Amino acid sequence: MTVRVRYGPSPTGEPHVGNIRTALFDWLFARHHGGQFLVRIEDTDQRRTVEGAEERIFDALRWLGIDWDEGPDIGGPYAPYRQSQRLPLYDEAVEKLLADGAAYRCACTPERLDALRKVQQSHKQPPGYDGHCRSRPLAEVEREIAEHEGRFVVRLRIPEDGVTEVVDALRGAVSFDNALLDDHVLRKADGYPTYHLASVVDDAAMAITHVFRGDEWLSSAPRHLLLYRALALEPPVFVHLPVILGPDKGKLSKRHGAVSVREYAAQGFLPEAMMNFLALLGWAKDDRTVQMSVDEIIAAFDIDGLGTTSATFDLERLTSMNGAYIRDLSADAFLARVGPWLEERLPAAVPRPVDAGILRPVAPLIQERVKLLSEVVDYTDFFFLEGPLPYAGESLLGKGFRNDRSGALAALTEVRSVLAGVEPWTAERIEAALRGLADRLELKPGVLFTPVRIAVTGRTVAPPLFETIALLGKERTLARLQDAAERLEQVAG
RNA sequence: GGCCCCAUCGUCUAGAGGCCUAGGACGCCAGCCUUUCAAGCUGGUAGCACGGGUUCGAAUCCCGUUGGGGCUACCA
Repeated sequence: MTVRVRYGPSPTGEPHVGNIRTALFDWLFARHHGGQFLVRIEDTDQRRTVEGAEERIFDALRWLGIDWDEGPDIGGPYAPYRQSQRLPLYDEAVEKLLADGAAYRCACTPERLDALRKVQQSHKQPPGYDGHCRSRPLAEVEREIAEHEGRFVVRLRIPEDGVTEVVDALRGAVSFDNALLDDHVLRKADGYPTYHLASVVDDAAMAITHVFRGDEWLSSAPRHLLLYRALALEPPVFVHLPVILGPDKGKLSKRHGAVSVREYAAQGFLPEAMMNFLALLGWAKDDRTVQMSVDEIIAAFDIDGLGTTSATFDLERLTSMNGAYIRDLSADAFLARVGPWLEERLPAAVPRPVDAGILRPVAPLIQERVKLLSEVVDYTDFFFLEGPLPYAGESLLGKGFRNDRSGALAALTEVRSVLAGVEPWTAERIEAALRGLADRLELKPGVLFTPVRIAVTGRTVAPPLFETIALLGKERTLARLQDAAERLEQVAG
């Protein structure tokens, strides 16, 4: 039997990392088993459906490198792949259930239900539908439905006693007492199915073999199982995944930083790093493997590697992995990835299009320093800028020259004249010249190099100095040293 | 409140009765390297929630306690 797995997002907003992680597991499982992975849009709540959310879900999947074999955008043998377009199928199931007496129409109004809930709460009774319409005479229910302009819901008739046993692939058999389950709604008054009905009908219709979903569904799994039975359908294998928690052990939310995949992309995370990180949130290949290519993950991924405990989203670990992925990029790939960031974030004064290629000589030096692609801009903007750099003159008086303006000025002037004589203009020659100068001035190299770095890059943190100066060229370097000296003159000494 | 799930270093995890004086990774600390920042290398810190059983032997099995999470909607 071919493995068929589905990802069923609700188009209600920006795709959440927890949600996308489920999609990733779906996809990895399907790919590992050579099966099919499909996307099915679960838009059964008209009020919550958000315009454009569907496309954002696709974007998030594509960004991560997840592809699908069937879906609303590409069709497939089980089309349509949007639940709002499959209403007749749910109606058909409802008619069958009604005819069999496995379900019943309910005329109770939301107001009555609210009141019921309040009473139950005040009496410390377990909340839930009281079965008001379950046993009333049909004629009476129908008359009431007519009074409500034909509005009614359909509820599943849950057995009054007995136990329903759900088998979860991760936890084994879990038993639920039927008496504690209420007759939940299958079809709402607006004619749309609830998740319970739609997912059961569609998973069966689409020949889904394995259902991966969040832990929060485990409690309703017995309802689904009962529905499968009532419909005489074969249930899939259920895999309830532990949720992803925020750093405070609560639900992952905006308070903890980014929760949508798009935001991570916008911060300079690499999709392959994100995928690796997400895969490791609740799954492990063995006791030591951390960094894996997509193919390696697919080859190793299976249910037996999944855990049962909820994992905390650790941004530091993600960031560290991202740095490792960036360092592993080839020089060309790094340059190609960095291009768009320079284009977008470099000051407007830099002419476009930006040529990331001019970074080529120093790219490896930068590559091993950044953990996010976005950081590249801070490490390289001075290569692209012409004219005075944006920094404060006071910063030239670092720890070495604190309260010693004339010392710093003298040093910079010396540096300038020494560098003026360097020929050829190579990192090696520049280094020799500057080290020789530090010696002559009886300054520790770090003391001399710090103001030079700021003068030349405008920053206290920068790529290695000599290579930087070499790439900058003699003319620009000398001009910047000159500019730094002038700024020092103006600093109150 | 009721029902259900979960419980190994701060974090992600390995561990399916003896291989565990519990392994790896991130983080953190120290050292080396060093022009800043990284990277790299070396070493270190830190954990089986608690209490009972079962067993010759338990992180691993059972029960309880505690803690965390979920569900309890005409949302998914």
